[in-house]
Amino acid sequence: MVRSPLTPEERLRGEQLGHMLRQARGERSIVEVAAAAGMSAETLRKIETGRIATPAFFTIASLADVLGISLDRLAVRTTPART
Amino acid sequence: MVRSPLTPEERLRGEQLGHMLRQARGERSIVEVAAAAGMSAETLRKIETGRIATPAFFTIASLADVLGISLDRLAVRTTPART
DNA sequence: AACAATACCGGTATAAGTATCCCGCGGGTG
DNA sequence: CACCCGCGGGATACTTATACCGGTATTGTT
Repeated sequence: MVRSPLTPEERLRGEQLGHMLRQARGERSIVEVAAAAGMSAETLRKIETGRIATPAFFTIASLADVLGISLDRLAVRTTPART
Repeated sequence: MVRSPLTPEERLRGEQLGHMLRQARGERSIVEVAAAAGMSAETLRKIETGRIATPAFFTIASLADVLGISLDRLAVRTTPART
């Protein structure tokens, strides 16, 4: 197997991440934030709704920067097993 | 075109990110760190050498956690334009 | 010296996934 | 009506993440 499909847990992590980003966006429109982060509104919406489960690091970094939130804060709640 | 190829700048960001991760790894072997982060050694090596320019957020988050470094610190130097 | 083990490197191949655009639907507002 | 926003699905080029291969260098053992 060259790449196993995303597990339901990973999908869930994506949803949680999206939810946090959506909260951080607050009142601002998707269009505005997406433009500020240098991405299309379509993509941002899909990330927020969790349909993109494992977005690229720089994509999230740019978003976090625009939204003024910490990447560490986003990651804390998304750390998977850590057994 | 539905998705433009990665620009040289983006490739460069990937290399810088990889370099920082490699420094953070220090003495530990790739195999050990990769296992701790829940990824294959092949992938970690490619990230460190910059051959994976835009790795997934959770991949980097897990790595940063294992290496004990801040995601924000990684992102600071990698924020692109911010015009 | 010869051999084995460990660690890193670079290329190739491949399934799964991202990031983008396009289209239509519904709701609110001037 | 026209316009803008958000939502969701489909299509698609480009990329990730993985495994396998051989090659190089170092270290330790017999």
